[in-house]
Amino acid sequence: MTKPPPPLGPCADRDARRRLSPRERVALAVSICKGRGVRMTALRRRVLELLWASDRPMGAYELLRAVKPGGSRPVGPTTVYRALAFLMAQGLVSRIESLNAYVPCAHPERDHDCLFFICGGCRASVELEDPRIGGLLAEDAAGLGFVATRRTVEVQGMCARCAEAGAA
Amino acid sequence: MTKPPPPLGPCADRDARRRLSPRERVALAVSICKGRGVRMTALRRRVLELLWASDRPMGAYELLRAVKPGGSRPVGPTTVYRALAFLMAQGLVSRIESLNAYVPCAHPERDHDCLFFICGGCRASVELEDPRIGGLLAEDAAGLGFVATRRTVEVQGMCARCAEAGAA
DNA sequence: TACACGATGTTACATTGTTTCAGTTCTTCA
DNA sequence: TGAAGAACTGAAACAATGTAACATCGTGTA
Repeated sequence: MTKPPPPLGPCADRDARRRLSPRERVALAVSICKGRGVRMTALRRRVLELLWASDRPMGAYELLRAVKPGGSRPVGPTTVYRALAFLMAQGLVSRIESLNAYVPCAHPERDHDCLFFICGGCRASVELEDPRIGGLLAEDAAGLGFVATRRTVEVQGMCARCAEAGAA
Repeated sequence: MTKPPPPLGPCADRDARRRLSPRERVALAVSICKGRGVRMTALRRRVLELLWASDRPMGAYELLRAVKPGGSRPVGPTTVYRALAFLMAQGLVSRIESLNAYVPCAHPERDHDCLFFICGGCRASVELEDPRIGGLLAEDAAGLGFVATRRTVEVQGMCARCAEAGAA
């Protein structure tokens, strides 16, 4: 109950972010795109880099502000939304609906079934895979004759670290 | 596969909306509030009535436009958002994050664990209870040391009726 | 090179949600 | 009953998020 969480920023994804560096993540994404014959352009890559560099979900306008400096001309919202749409279509980024924000996906190579635990304290989110939940949802959908295309599973609350800090 | 769905507007909640009329739903909500010692004011009641009268989730600004005619003075966004916040706190209304919209809750008397199936065709949503999913999420949360306060489970796709119409 | 197509830039706008402060109504309790 | 205090509502300005429409650029291919 009181074991200290790992030293990687609050609520960091223990599975994913530990094993590969952000740089490696992006490189993996690039090769995935190459393999699929789709274009990982500079802008799209920049957005993905920013997301991997962040320790929490980022809003589209936050990305907007972050994209331009360093680089170049001003960038409009449309541009960022288009990049995000591409990255989401490739499974490289997920949208967190309850935050209107975006996170890089830890396992873009698999067709994913992600759920997110979102900490109201530090604003970070943890991505998890639990195929059992997808199974139950598929079962419920079948019972309704519903044809599912996308799932949104988000749990709001407090991560271990923040809960502990709050209790102290 | 070709059995005609019930005549209550597309994707209507077969469980809930069938058994009680919107009027009865609101009456139930009123009595619940009375029992809890909280105030179901005219405005809050009006918002809830509008939600029950609709066959699909309604946005806050849609409610805003719908609230005033018939009645009285113009109403600002804050007013509607406050009413929605109250109704959500009482479990009488749920927010659908992926639509930025609101639906009346079919079983406000129980502490609920709802999931929503949202049809991209007719824009309706079906509410379902599946305690198994809450159980799995609780299990996953415990594994992370995460203290959950709220869950968002939404499945996007097509309802039986729309899928059939699309296939035809 | 020239064409086609996908990606980006630009502007304007639409939708959704919040902050702040003032005014009103309702409840409670002396 | 009537005043104090709490809860609720009104109003205006603003902030954040998302889209539409159209022009331009750039890359790959015939």
